[in-house]
Amino acid sequence: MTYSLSPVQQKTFAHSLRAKGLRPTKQRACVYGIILEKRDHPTADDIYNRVRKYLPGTSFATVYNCLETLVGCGLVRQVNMARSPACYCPNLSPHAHFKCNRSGKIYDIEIDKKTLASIHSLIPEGFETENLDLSFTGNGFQN
Amino acid sequence: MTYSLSPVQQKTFAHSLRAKGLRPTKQRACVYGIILEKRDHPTADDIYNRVRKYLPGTSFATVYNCLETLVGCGLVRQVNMARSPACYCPNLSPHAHFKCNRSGKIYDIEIDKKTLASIHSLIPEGFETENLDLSFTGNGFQN
DNA sequence: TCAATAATTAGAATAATTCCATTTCTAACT
DNA sequence: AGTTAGAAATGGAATTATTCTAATTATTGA
Repeated sequence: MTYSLSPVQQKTFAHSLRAKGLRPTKQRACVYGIILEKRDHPTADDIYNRVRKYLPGTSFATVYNCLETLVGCGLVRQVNMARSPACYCPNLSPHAHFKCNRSGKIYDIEIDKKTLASIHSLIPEGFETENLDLSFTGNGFQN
Repeated sequence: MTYSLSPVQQKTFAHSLRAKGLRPTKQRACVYGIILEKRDHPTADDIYNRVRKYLPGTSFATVYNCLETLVGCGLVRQVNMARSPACYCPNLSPHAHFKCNRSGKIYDIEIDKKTLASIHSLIPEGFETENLDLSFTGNGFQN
C-alpha cells in the first residue's frame, strides 16, 4: 500500500521535485509523508522501518537517496547533532535544536528575527553562508 | 620521543586532569600538544597520524580515549559538522565555525557577548544548556 | 507503446567510532 | 627502591552509519 499525502502536501511535494527535474516517485512521497506525519526527528533507520510498513521492498539505499533528494529540494532539513546519526525534520522555519541528554529527545526552538540577524552579522565580509546550524545539548525540562 | 608541552601548557594540562582524578599520561599530553600546535581542526585520523610521529605505538583506541578525556576536562572542544568526522579545537572562547564547501577549511568565528546572550535567551525556561554549537557552511572568501 | 533515462534494489564496501580482553603503566604505600 | 591496585593503553574485532556499484525496474515524453 502506497503512502498518501494530503492534496496540499502532494502539490508541494510534486512541485518542488519537478522544479528540479526530478520525479515524484512513491518512495519519495512515502519518505516525505513519514517525516511530516510524526515530527519526532527520525533517523534514516527510523524512516527505513516506517517506510517498510507501506513499501516493504524499500532498501536503505533508497531511503538515503530519497532523503538526499528531499533535502536538496528544500522539502525537509537534515539535523546533525554531535555523536548521533543524522535526523530529519519538516520544520522549514529558522529554528535551532535542543537535545536532551537524558531522554535523547530533540526539541525545536524557534529563532526570532532579531537573534537570527545578530547571528548572521557574525559572518565576516566576503563569506557566503549557505547553511546555518544552531544546536544545544543539556537537560530538557521534563524527562 | 615524547611530546613536550611548554611549561604553561604542561601546568594547565596536568592541573585539569588531576582536578578530575585523571592521570597526565604521555599519550594525553601528546594529543593535547598536537591540537594546540597547529590550529587546523584536525580529525581523530589526523591526530592519530601526527601522534604516531612521537609515539609510534599509539593506537586509534588511545587517540579516541585521549580525545574523550581532554574534551571531558574542558581542555579541547569537539566540533561536529554535517557529513564530516568530528574534529578538535583548542579555542575555548565562545566561537562558531564556518566550513567552506570548496576548500573544506574550517574557520573560527568569534561570537560577541551580545549575540551570545541573545542566543542563550532562545532557550525555554527550565532547560539547562550544557553545550552550544553554532556552525555555518558556505563559501569562504579566498579559496 | 516504446525508448531513453531516472530511480530503486541488494549487497558489498567504506568510514568513523566503539568495544573488549589483555598488557602495561602510574602513583600511592611500604 | 619494590609492591601492588587501579587506571590507561593496546590490537584487533565489532558496530554503526552511510555510500557505492552493478543490475533491475519504473517513469515520462515522443
